[in-house]
Amino acid sequence: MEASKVQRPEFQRLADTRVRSRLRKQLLDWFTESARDLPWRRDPTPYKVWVSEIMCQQTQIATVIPYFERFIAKYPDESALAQSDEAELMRLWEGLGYYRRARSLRAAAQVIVEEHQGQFPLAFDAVLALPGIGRYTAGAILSISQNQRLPILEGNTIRVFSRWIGMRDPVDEKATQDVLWQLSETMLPATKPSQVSREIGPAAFNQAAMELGALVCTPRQPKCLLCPVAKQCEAYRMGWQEEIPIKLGKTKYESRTEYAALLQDASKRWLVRQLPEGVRFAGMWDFPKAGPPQANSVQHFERWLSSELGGHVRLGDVNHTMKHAVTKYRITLQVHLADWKPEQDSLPKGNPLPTGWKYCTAAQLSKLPMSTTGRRLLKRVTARAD
DNA sequence: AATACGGGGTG
DNA sequence: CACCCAGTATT
Repeated sequence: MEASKVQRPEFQRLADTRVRSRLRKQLLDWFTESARDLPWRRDPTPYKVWVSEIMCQQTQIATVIPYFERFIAKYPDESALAQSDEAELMRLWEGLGYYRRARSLRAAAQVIVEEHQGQFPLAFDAVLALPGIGRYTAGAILSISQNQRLPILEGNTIRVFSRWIGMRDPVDEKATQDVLWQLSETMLPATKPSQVSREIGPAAFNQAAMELGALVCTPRQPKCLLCPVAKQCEAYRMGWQEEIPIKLGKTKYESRTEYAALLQDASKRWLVRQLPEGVRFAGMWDFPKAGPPQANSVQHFERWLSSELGGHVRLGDVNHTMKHAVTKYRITLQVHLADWKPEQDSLPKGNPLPTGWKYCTAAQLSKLPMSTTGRRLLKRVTARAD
């Protein structure tokens, strides 16, 4: 029997081709009934699937939907994206987080225009070579848009697949990931494009597996009684569904205090700068801000800002305190009103600011990308001014 | 292998 | 508050 040629014992009963086949059918029947109506599912071109996949990375679907609609309206194809103004693109992306995604997207569009004649490449290696696209995203784009038989593995499917086979090894280890990638591929329906439609091929299977993870096979309190494939699920059989996937690395959160200064010129414009490459929020605009190791205290911050600008900056008392989180950091931002007395010598005439710094009105800032916290701060201070 | 990268949703 | 989310790139 074909099933005796087991790929991997870790697959448990899914090593049997008939069991896999039954699971696939039940999953796909469920998906036909239960699939959400997501905007990128209506016309799954490589471009739209690509944009949706990048936006969805580490981001909940509900958050993405309005961003996706605005994005496609403004940048309908690779060429439009390649020619986009970076600040406008970042402004559109504002609030989604992981801003490098937006910059990589634009860079990749330029590669597509220059090296692929403006047509999204359909070869796995070419897709993988694009900036911002890793193994998951390359497989997702080509399986979903082209029905290519390519496996995927991300947050949902790590959980779904590891439960299916009752995986007790920590899923953050490479060996475990390898098993799950292999399972992901083994589970895919056969690829005979002439016979297999997008409805029951790899396109549907990959989306169905993720959809199951999002709607049924959830991180906590999975809805096993509603699960179309519970009968094939080892975790459910053993009662392990709450503990799988097992993770070793626990996030260590770190509290951190950062400082910001509100500094206006005679025309009440705000002192801001565009963050340089290589730092957090690169390319976005922000008020003067620093934290450890630049500024371990408000006195350090005052000194740091003085040396940045030249002359002497004097900070007032804390004017706002804002809490926000950036990855593992839990940041308390202390905002101070500030005065700046430039060195006389540094101002030959007019008021040339040091490189990188600029005064902007609130209206100008409304067109520039800022971090969510920066935008919230601006809203607060302008609301007060009214 | 470990870390950086955002911000919001959820129990 | 801790964990999670259609991950990737860098160290």
